[in-house]
This record gives sequence, C-alpha cells and structure tokens, in this order.
Amino acid sequence: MGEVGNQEMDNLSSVIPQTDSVELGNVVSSDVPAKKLARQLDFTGTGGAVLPEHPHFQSRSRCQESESPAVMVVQSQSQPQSPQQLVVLPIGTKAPLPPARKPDSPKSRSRSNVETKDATPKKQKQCKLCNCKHSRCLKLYCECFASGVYCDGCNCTNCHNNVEHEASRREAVETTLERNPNAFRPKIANSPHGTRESRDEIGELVMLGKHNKGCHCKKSGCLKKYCECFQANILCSENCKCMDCKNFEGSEERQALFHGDHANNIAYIQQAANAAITGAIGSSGYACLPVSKKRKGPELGFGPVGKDSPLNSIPQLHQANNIMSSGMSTSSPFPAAHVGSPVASGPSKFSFRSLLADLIQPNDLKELCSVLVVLTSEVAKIQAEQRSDEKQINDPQQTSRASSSGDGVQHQKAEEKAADGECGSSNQSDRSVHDSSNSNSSDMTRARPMSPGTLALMCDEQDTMFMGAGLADGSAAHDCNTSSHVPDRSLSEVYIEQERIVLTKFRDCLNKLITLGEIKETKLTSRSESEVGNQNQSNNFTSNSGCQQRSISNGVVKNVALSAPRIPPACTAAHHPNNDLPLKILPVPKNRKSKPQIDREV
DNA sequence: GAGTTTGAAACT
DNA sequence: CAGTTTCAAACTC
Repeated sequence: MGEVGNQEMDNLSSVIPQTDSVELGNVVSSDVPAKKLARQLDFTGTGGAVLPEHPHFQSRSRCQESESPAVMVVQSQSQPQSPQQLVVLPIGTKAPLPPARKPDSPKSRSRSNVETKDATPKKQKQCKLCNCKHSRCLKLYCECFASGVYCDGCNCTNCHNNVEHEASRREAVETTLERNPNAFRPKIANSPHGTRESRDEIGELVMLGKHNKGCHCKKSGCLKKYCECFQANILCSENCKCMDCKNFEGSEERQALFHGDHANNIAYIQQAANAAITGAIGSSGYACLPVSKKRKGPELGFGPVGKDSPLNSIPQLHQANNIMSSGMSTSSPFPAAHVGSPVASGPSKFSFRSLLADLIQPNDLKELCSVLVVLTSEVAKIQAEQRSDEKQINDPQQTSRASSSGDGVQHQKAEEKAADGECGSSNQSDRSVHDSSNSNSSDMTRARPMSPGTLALMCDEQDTMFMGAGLADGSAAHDCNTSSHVPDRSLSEVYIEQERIVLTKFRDCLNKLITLGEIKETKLTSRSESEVGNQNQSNNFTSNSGCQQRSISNGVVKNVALSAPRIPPACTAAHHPNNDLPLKILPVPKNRKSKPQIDREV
C-alpha cells in the first residue's frame, strides 16, 4: 500500500469545497484512517465534471437490473453546480410506491424501515438497501452508489452517498468514472443473438442479456447469487471467465435447479444448487472450461435459488424486464424506466410459459420471410409494369415533369393498387388511414429512400427472389447500394411500397399471433376453470374465430384483451377485415397490371 | 444474528 | 495486467 504524499493530501483539501470541511473532519474521524481514505477516495482534484453531467452516468443499477421498481436520476438544468443537481426520483411517482427493494433479503426487509446512524432519513426506497461500513457508500461496493442513487433508508455507516455530502459524492463518482467510464452503465446488455429455440424445451421465462464484463466466479459454479450473471438471471456468456461454470444452456446442474416436481421447493432447489456445485448432481461431463460451454446467445434462465429464491419473488421478473431495457438505455442519459411493468404486478410462484410457445415454429418464421419477400417482389413487378405502361402513354417530357410534380399522385395510385391487391377491397375508414399515411409518402421518398432495417432485410433475403424475378426494367432490381439502373426516386418508391407491404403483412402476422395467443389463453383459462368446477365455460368456446371470442368466458377473456393490445393498422395500409386470416399468395397472372394476388385462406 | 464464503472492486 | 487486499452481499449454521 503506497504512501499518500503531502501533495495528494493538499489536493484533497483543496478539492473539497469549503462547505465540506466538516465532512473532511468526519472523514478523518471516521473509522478509516485519513490517509487510507484519501487513497480510497482517490481524489483527483480535477474538480470538473460532476456525475450527472457525465454522459456515461446512468443508473447501472442493480436496482435496475433486478428488483427496482424504477428509479430515475434527473439532472437539474438550472443549477448545474448545485449539490442537489442529482435528484433521485421514483419513476411514476404515483403513491403508493412499490415496496422497498430487497425483497430477497429477510435481513434487510426487517431493517428497511429502521432508523440508522447517519444515512438519510428512512423512507421507502426504490433500490436495494446497503449495509456499507467502510466505503462510505462512495465506491462501487455500495449498491446504491453503483446504482446511481442516494442511500436512503439504508443501514450503512458513515454514509456519504447523500445530498449532504454531494461534493464528496461527486468526487467519488468522478474518480470512479475515471477508473472505469462504464462504471455506471448497466452491467447487463441485451443480446441481439439470443436464440429462443430452447424456450419450448424448458418452457420457462427466457432471459435475454449478457453480462458486459462477464463474471469471474470460481467456486459458486455460477449457480449462486454470488455470480452476477446468475443474479441477473442470465446465462454466463463468452465474456465470463468463470471456472467450473454451470450456468450455461443445457447444464444439467442448472436445469436441476428449476425442474422436476420440486421445482417450487426452495429447499430442494438450494440443495440442488449445492449438489450441482459439488458435482453431486448429474454428470454433465463438461470439463468445465467455461469457454466450451458458453452459449453464444443468452437464453433460458429462471432465477436464482436459495432462501431468497426468485421463484417466490418477483425480482427476477423485474430483472427480465430490465434486461430487455438495459440494452437500450445506453442511448439515453437516464436509466431505463420500468414503469407499469406487466410482470411487476406481484409475486408469483408460477413459472411463465409463453402462450405462443407452441404456436411459433422456426419454419413458420422462414415461411413468413419468404412470403414477405415474394410479396415485395410482386409489388415491385407490378410497379415496374405500371411504370413502363405510363411511359408509353406519356411523352418523355411529361414523364420528367410528372416525376417532380405528379409524383405523389402516381405513388398514391400505386399504393392504392397495392393496397387493393393486398386486401381486396378496403373500407372507407381504413382507406382514410391509408391516405393520411400517403400524404407523407412523397416527402419520404426524398428524405428517406429506405430504412436501414429494410435495406438490411432486403440484403439478407437477397437475391434469389429478386434476381430470379428478372424484373423488366430493373426498377426493383435488388441492389443494396440503391443505385444505378433507375432514377433514385422511382427506385425508392418501389422500396417504400415494398416496405409498406412488408410491414403491413408483418403487422397482420403479429396480430394473428396475438389472437392465437388469446385463443390459447382462453382455452387454458376455460380448462382450468372447468377443473375447478366451472363446467359451462368450455361449451362457449370455439376454436378459431379471433377477436370475437374475447367476449366469452365470464369476463376472463376481457383481461386477455387488455393484456394483449392488438397492433393497430397505424399508418401503413388499409386494413382488411380478414386480416386475421392466414395469407396465401397466388401466382400473378402474366400481363396483369393490377395487384398481386393475395388471398386469404378461410 | 454471528460467522463464513464468495466474487467484484480497488489497489499495488 | 496479474496478484493482492478490501469490501459487502450471499450464504450457513
């Protein structure tokens, strides 16, 4: 341990504002030697940026990762130097706030409303309550500090993570950020590559996410809450450097924690965890080289075990929710808000199995993609034919003029045709929606030729479809560079039209899925009700009629409708009354100018 | 509730 | 960057 020079101590004194002289006194008189503290605080004397202004400051928040009902760090714009600059607000301040965090710790639960030495006055806290003694809650050891929130109601000793010690707090934040600019970022990132294939296999809640740094566990087998991955309810990833990891997809030890008739028996689960760690359960045969077992995408998870088992508490579900949002939070100066999480309604003992678990098969997705691609190619064909026809009619001058003034009309016409083709005939109200969307189309043509997502999609789906189509004038030739053969505008019109069609179809599919999910839920509900003795329910049910079924089942389905809002037609296209029916694309007759033949199976 | 274990953070 | 120490949460008894 190095000596702290006088200079450093001088810096220390000079950096700390006058108002904090008392605090410095506190520091010196605390149970930590002054020099040691000086080192620990690692004052830099920069005195510049403060926590809230740092672009990287976000509530990384174990709160956020786990149980927090939502904490938001708000920067006061008016008083940038004010110690109160950082204001911690519960998001959605509707009272009553959810119970204080740390439901998983009986210990802290019992403490949660007790007055403590020098922490800020007790009130319900949105984050885990810390018990720091030596860090003054100014290091990442402190969960509150790490979460970017003030200690409030904690059981900490000599706490400086509060408004009164804002100055030293800021210094600490600064130091922490110097050491690690990502210190306050979420530790768990979304994984775009999470495979969901094993969801059905286990049938439980799938956690997508990846620990940014990865864990380094040695003895816990990553099956205890010591492990940050396990705690966050995610599988270990290639980022981890853990030893003897058992927190990977397909791990027998891991599955043993969550399966079997004892799945809800906490004692059993903990026993299983211990056994797994000591190798008593299963013989996975893995050599426990973490790398060999790391999945590429985070996957299935179902909560830590032990006394604090999440199987009996909602935090894990919060985590799931938070994981999903944490990945997005990097673009926001604020930690992700978790307001009104559908899973936050209360503790549940039941494992969650998606209603769509049996409905969506990988092949379906492939087929859907194929259908969409075929659809777009048909649209492109039609537009190409259309355009060539119009060329013949109009002389070149008119054509060029039309491209500047009459574009919108032409485009609209094309869209109407496509919309007709898609949905047969659309009713008036739908059309008005459609038209309103079109009003922007021509502008979009210039400003936004094609969304990157669509471009990427088209690049991915690529070629066989489009190239095979051999479009007459190349207007819809699939060219990821969106260049060349045709004037940009007409090309982008085609793309826009394709995009619109694809999105519309995709929306329809999602709606269909929702309906199927609802149907399934209705079935399950009816079944369970009938099991309890309510025999009349099942007779009301018919299997495949979509939304109307929500009126049945003694109000049970009413809730379904609430929980699964249908995706609105938005501003994409006319909505066909039969949108819920499966799509079937019929071959396009040659020389046909109009719409692609899209029919619906009844 | 005290003591132990664990792994992240801090430090050398 | 690796090794060590500190720290506080998780866990055990």
